[in-house]
Amino acid sequence: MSKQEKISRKRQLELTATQLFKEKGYTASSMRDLANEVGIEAASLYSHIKSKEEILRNICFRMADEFFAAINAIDNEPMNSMAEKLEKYIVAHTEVIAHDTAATLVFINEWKHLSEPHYSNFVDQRHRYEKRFIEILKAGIKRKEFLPIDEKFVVLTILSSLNWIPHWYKPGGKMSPEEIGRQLSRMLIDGIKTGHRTGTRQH
Amino acid sequence: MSKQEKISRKRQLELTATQLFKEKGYTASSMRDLANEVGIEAASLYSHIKSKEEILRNICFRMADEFFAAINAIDNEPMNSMAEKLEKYIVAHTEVIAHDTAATLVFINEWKHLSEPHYSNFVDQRHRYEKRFIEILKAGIKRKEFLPIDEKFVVLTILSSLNWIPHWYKPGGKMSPEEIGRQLSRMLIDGIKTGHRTGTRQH
DNA sequence: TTTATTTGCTAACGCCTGTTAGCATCTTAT
DNA sequence: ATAAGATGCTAACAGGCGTTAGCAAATAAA
Repeated sequence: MSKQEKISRKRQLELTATQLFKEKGYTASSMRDLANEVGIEAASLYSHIKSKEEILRNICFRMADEFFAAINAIDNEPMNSMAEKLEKYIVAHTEVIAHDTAATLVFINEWKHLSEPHYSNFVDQRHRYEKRFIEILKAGIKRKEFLPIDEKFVVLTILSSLNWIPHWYKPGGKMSPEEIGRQLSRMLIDGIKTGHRTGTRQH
Repeated sequence: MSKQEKISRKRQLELTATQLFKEKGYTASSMRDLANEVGIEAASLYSHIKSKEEILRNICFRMADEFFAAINAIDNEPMNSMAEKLEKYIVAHTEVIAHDTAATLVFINEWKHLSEPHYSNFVDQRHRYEKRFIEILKAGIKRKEFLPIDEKFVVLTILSSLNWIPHWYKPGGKMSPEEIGRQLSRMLIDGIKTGHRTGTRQH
């Protein structure tokens, strides 16, 4: 086979493994499971990949790259308010998730099985990603756009809501990923209550 | 040893296993790991427990019971608004989480390794639990207390935020579990924005 | 003091794990 | 036509898995 087809074969392994890892978890998924799923022998997998962990590593870091790329693109756009920027971040994150919910779930649930130095690397990246959100919150609070609630608390709440999306999102549903992101950011930023505010609250 | 002491020995196993399952995941935690942690041989564990899965089962269903007990207690109290009831639910849920974050994480992450019929049983219970929240949302929307946003969407967002708490909560921090719950429900219900609402919404 | 129970041990079981070695076949490029 | 590479096979490895059998010592109840 040509080089291009080999890549697609390797990609097929990664896709199948993603599904497997998502359903049973990384540790409970065996190489024989994976081999079975693609119709070859377990030993034959090693013509295409170096190790089981290599697959996990590729999934995790490819997703990390996608999340970063999505919010990096936003930083170049002009922005009127921090609320607008936060919404764009949320929508971008949602779109990455919706684009591959299975890989996202593996990314979220299985990274702890990475070995060093990849483990620390991953933790670092996630920390930097969270910081990007925190900076927006801080700026918004400084501009009196947001209430002075602990930024880390808010960001973790936002990200946890986002990271639950792959559990229920189905492509082709009523809401597009963008609409989901918008709805979600409106809910988290504006709340779900009807009626007027009773003035500026402190937490 | 007396019967009372036996129970505490079994309890020690469960506590140690909880910590182990939380850190490495259920599948990646071996009985030899657990035995090592409590200072006995792996085979000796079976003088106290029937199987590895029994431990997981106990953790998962004990937590499920606690979550249900917490919101059941609330339904007997008089309630002025759905927002108030929702807040009490959220605070109650947060308090159960804070009481044992490790067990909560196992409850959230490892239930999929339960075998039938326990697996289906668990899924059913969780579904019933979510419904309790959905009913509050529905009632609140009917009373025009909440905006007419898809209830399932809102509930999943709330619960995902709650279920992320064990990842960062440390006992003895600045906020008590109750304060965390209050803060969280205020944020989710009222939003994080300063200032007054615009427009047509009434109450 | 006898009896029953609890708690632990060693040894072992059958099975599953990720991975390697060595070889065959089939496809593509020269 | 030939060489190179891709793809797959069988066989096997060393080690880990959950669990059981059978026995010994300690402890508690009678």
